[in-house]
Amino acid sequence: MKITPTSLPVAPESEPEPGQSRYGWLAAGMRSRIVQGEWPPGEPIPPEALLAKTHGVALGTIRQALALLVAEGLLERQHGKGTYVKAGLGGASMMRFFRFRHGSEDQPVPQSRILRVKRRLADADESDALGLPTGGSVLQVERMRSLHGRPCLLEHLVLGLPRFDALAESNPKDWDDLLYPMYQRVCGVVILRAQDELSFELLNSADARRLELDTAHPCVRVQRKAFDMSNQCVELRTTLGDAFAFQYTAQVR
Amino acid sequence: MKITPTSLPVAPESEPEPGQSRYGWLAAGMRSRIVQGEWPPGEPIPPEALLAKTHGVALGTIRQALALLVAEGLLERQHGKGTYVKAGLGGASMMRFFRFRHGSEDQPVPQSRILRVKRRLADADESDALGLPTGGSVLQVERMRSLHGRPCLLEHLVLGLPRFDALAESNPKDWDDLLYPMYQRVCGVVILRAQDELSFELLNSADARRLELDTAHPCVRVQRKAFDMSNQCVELRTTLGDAFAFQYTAQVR
DNA sequence: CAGTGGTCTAGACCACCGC
DNA sequence: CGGTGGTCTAGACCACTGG
Repeated sequence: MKITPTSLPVAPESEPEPGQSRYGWLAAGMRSRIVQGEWPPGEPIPPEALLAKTHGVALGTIRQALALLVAEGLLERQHGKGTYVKAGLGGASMMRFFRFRHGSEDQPVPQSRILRVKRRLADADESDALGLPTGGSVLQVERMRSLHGRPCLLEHLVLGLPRFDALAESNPKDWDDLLYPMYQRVCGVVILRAQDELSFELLNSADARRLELDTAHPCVRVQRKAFDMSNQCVELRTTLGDAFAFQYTAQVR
Repeated sequence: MKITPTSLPVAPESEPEPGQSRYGWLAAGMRSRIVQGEWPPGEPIPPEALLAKTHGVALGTIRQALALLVAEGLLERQHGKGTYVKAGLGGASMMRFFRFRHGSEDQPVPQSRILRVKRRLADADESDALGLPTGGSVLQVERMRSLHGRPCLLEHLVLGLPRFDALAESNPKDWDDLLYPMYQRVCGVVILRAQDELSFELLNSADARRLELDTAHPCVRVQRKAFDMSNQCVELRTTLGDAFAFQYTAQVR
């Protein structure tokens, strides 16, 4: 007696879990293909019609799945052209919020110099934010970002360590100026969303010296949590910079 | 002699402009019914099936229109129950646009005192931003916002004038602490989105005096453009506040 | 022009809610 | 149970893009 008498070319393991909508299942599959790099960032994915046929599903269903991924920020659709994998939150697009009034130039990517890299145990707040087990460890990074040879931003990073091992074992001299694309290339971590908290304070003497500013100079502190595709926070970042060279834009809904 | 011999309850002027999708048109109509109060906040709107029938359109089309309004935050759908007009559209939910955090955790609504209201011609930038004809006029408002009797925010507003005539003719003494709900009630203007630009500077003596701070005290400047349902900018707002009492949270995508 | 996504239809069946 | 929104189908035609 045949248990599965179907002779149709059904893809293996293509059983939507009960309680899971079909388009949700399809979206999950495509999400995974994006994460695994099978559909690389910036490249178009197969057209709707093909996807519908290969998955044995109606057009509308595929479109619902695609709509999900568009809402998540993974895909971008262009009428008449195709559906493209988003190039992620590139470091450059994150930096668009900072503007430094040196000369009248338009925000080139600041150069980066790694000051310190250290492996250490995570404290309670970090374990909580990064979803690490108690006793988990992190990679702590300090770096200075400069424009035209002048220091402008002092950054302090904390990265969860099972995930960023590949980075921890590499040479900081080889790191890129833009970290987020490097996270993706080296560790397969795609940053899709971030939450910034801005506040204002006066520089202490140590930070002031490194930024070549006076002690008690006004500065901006941006505390960022960066999230990956599964909405897990994977990076804690604190950035200090001259308040008078600062500008920030935000959408409110 | 009857001019409209039709016996069907067809809505007048129901011609989707060319270049406008049908569901976009339907959404506009329903949006207007919400704004006009025909579908009051917190109440359910007619079921999809009925809407589809009365508009002589397929179910899927109505659903697309509803999805638009849900995305705009005007509607809320509940499986098995109905589709509801979001409550608090005219309430404290507008506080989500108020992004400052002052020291303590909670966020009471600051009291508002109108300092000055003036009708004047718009300059070039304002005409451009607010979509006014050349030579158009605006309503300029200055107000102080206070928490627990202490001045904390100095605001400077510019409102396009054909649109806000009703406000211009009312008594500023009667204005609410929260302006956006009042815009809706008095002028039928619903603010759905805003864009903030933050920068830091030092207070001039006049502003410092009004904020009860020292001249050259560090302060934050938030320049906001607020947009209505048709994505037209209808308010320009500049807010000044003590930098040390400042905190701001933003999502980055 | 061919290929893509965008709109729209007219149904069907399922899942949830409250009575 | 009846009524609601949620999912899905199998088409059709339109609008945009590029060669």
